[in-house]
Amino acid sequence: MQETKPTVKRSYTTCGELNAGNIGEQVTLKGWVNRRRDHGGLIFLDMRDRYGITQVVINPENARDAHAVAEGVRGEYVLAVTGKVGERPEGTENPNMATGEIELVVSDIEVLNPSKTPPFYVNQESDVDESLRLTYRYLDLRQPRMQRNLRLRHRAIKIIRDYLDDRDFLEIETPIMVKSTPEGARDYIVPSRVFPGDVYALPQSPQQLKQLLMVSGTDRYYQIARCFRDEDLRADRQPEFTQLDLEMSFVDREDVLDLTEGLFVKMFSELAEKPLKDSTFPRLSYQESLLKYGTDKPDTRFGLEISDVSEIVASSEFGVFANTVKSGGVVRGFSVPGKGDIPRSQVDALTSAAQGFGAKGLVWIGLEEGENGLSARSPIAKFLSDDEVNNLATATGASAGDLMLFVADKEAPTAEVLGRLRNHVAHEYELIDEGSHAFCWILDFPLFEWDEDGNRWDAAHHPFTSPMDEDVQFLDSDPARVRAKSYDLVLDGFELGSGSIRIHDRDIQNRMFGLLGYSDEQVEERFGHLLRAFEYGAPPHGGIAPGIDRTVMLLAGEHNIREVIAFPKNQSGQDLLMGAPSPIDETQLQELHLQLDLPPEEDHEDE
RNA sequence: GGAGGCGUAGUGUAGCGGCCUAACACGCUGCCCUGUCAAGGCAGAGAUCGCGGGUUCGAAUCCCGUCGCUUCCGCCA
Repeated sequence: MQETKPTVKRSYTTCGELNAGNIGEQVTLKGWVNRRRDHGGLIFLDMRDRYGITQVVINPENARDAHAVAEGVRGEYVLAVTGKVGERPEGTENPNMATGEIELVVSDIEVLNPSKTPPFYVNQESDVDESLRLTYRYLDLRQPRMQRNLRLRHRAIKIIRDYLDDRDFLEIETPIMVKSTPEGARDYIVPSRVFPGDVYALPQSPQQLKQLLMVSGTDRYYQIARCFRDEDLRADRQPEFTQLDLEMSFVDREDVLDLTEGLFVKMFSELAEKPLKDSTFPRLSYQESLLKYGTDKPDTRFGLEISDVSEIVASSEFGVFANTVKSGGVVRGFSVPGKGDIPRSQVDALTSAAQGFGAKGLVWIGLEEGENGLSARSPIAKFLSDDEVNNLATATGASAGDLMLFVADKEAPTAEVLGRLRNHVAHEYELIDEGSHAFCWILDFPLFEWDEDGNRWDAAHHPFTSPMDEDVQFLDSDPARVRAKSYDLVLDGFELGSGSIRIHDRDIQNRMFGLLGYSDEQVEERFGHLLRAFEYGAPPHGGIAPGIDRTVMLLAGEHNIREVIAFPKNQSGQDLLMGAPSPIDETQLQELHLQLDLPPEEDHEDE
């Protein structure tokens, strides 16, 4: 891969561009010493930069001064080496190197900067403790894999910009210091010096601002937007992260889905190493996804689809099944091909995994050829009739030699347990098709979800999400039944982003707030600015906000978004390179009218 | 806030009650070496085994606590 663009002119040569066509040219390479091989006479240096590695050879017989310099050179020294591009002697070509046909025969070396011995290898892949990598992130980023990730991220964002520019979108920046709206995630707070006691908040997303841009007539907006949420971290979650935030006017759901799908197909066809499983993204309703995959972010690269077998076992002699169904619960399960004869130890491991996911128990049934169709090898075999065994097999798509796994409980925990068990089994038995990427859309989310703790309805997406037209009639009578015009984009089991068509009707918006239990004062305080804007001619609008970090992570084949963020934070939210967060001066506190009220220091010596 | 995993020279690992006066590889330092590309050869330096306590005649090893990192749950409109 030639990364250097032909139009780029430099006064020196990069370490990735020389080949047999340059033999005889006088050039200067600038870069880092990747490796040094000192033969006493000849010294070989591998020079590395972002573009590649080029071998440099120093011969004491025709470059005495350069040789003396090269003797003192070590790894990661920054050099300017000048010489003539030479054909490598017969038999010493290196077919593993892009520049392996040639070498630079050095006449002069200038040490631009020496380097201490790095705390970990820059010149080879190794599994170094991540906090060390983060502390010396600049060295970590020097490695080819990380350079590749940074470049991939750049390319992905470039494709986004070109694609949206072609479609009349304007890239518009929104403020980083905004108003705190205490709901959803915890805000990061910036105290005001000028207004004692008042604060700005960092945006959790530019949600309200992009809607205001729609009211402004901007029509099509996007932004590579930094978002901030003060919540605990995960492998795919950082306290600050980047979204492709976009919003369009005069659109319905189909328009947003089409536009987004086109963008991701383009991005993945140009950048991904693996093909898309489906170039048209399959669509699942939320209900369907929960039933078949036990989650609203299914990994559709593998089967193991879940089936509801409640009816089959409703009158089973196996009490747990029958009683669960009788009391309004469900029995669901899936089959694992070819695993009908796994040893008891593995079955036990699956059971304890399921229990770890919250299951009360796990019923397993190994299927064998029997006299009347299939027969069951299972602790509960004696409770199951031949008919029941065969019907369960049919329902889960299982046949002889397969393993069936069932969970019985109330619907929500059953779905969750099976969803997580499905992922677990797929990993355990390597059933995931790692050779492709699988996108899908999840549609028809409920508009509300019941908040057990607060004993009230909560917006499933956010309070500006429009209900489905045909469900508006249930807003007051049966909120649980109201579906939203919202959608999630899912890739390989990761939620890449969600979006919705927004409410532009003031009456429906007011009813939403009423249902969510906001008082007029709260509505005015939190959303007054937005609602006032909606009174001046708000166009129907909607959008979506896919996460850039997760997208690039999956493009890069990484398992952690920190690998595609130049300067990420560790799991405690610390920046180990700069040392943030850090204490602040008394002077700064005074200027901000702040006093500290710190928790008591744990002092072991006092005890 | 909770649960699991990990913590041994600069890095990655081994050792998992006494053969440990802690091993190996790479890296590092010095010397030798003119065709290597994970160069090679020789010599050497480098570790209070995360920290604290306990059990034991004896602890890197077992137990408890604690700290750090990480994965997951809670949390993430």
